[in-house]
Amino acid sequence: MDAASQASPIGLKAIEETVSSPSTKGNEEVDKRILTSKRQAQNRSAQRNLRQRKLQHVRDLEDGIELLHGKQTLLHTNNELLKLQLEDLKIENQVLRATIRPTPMLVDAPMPVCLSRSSRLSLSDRSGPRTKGFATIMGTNCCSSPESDTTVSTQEARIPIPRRAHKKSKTGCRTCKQRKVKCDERRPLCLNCERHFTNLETCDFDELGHTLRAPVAPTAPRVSRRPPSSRDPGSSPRKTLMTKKSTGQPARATKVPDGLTINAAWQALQNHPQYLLDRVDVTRFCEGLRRLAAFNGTALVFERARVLMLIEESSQISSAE
DNA sequence: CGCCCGACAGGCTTACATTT
DNA sequence: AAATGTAAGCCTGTCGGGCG
Repeated sequence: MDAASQASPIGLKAIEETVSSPSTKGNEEVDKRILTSKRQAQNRSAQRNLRQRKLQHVRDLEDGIELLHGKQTLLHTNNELLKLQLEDLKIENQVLRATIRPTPMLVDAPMPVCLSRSSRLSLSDRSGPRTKGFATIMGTNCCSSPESDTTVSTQEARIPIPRRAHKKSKTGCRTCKQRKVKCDERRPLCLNCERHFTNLETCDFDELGHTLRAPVAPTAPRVSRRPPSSRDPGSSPRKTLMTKKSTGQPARATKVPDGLTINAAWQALQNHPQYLLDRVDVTRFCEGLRRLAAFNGTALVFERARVLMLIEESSQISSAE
């Protein structure tokens, strides 16, 4: 077919030259052939384009799905972070309530649930920078660049898609077999026949099954000894690609050895000797902590060793400055 | 006239049963 | 397990017809 289409331009040229001579019966035929050939070429390219567009459309939709998956994951993670931040603020609030020195003005007055930053700073001279720094750990900064995180590798080079793997039907109707189209085996009327023959009520199913070969001695049903090969549907390149794309797992769980929760990490900081000597730059620590954060599927976790190392680093930088 | 679409035919690949 | 045979059905060019 390709050969024909490739050869057609040359053929056309030759034909056009002959057409310029006085019209005869033969020339009419040539004329007709030219039209047919042009029509064929037109149709061929139109159909090719159409199918290409169709394919592209499907790919675009698939890419869209993938992108949405990514965004969903990000939103989920952000939500978890906000929950943790809320928890942290609750704890902090409790700590402040517990440690606040009762003043005549506040003894009976109920503590507001949310203290403003300035009021909190005024409550405790130590909690100032620490509170501020910690509060920004899970602040909006950590989620500020969703695009960079969700960028899906849509720019991957498009490789030619191999022929789609398929499961063979065993009892398809005769019409489908004849038309060489996939039969959905629906009874009494398959989908293809329903579409094509509006007044048909039942398909012609071959009850003998798909094989016309002489049956072997009736024994127990054969179990295929064929091992799963690379040609099996489940392992076809396209299928693999699809399953890879749509794992359905919204957030990738990260395994963190000896993982600390956010509260534990905070505790670790508070118990650290450097911190007790007030040598830790809490803001730097918080920024570092953000980078260490890993999502284990349910909550954020931080590797203990790294957290400790981070405290050391933060204190070194702090003391150096 | 060009484009699009559905249907079709037939080549070709693949899945699967059977044999060696 | 490998080789072989065969049915299923994917893929693509072609055709007829509708539409702007």
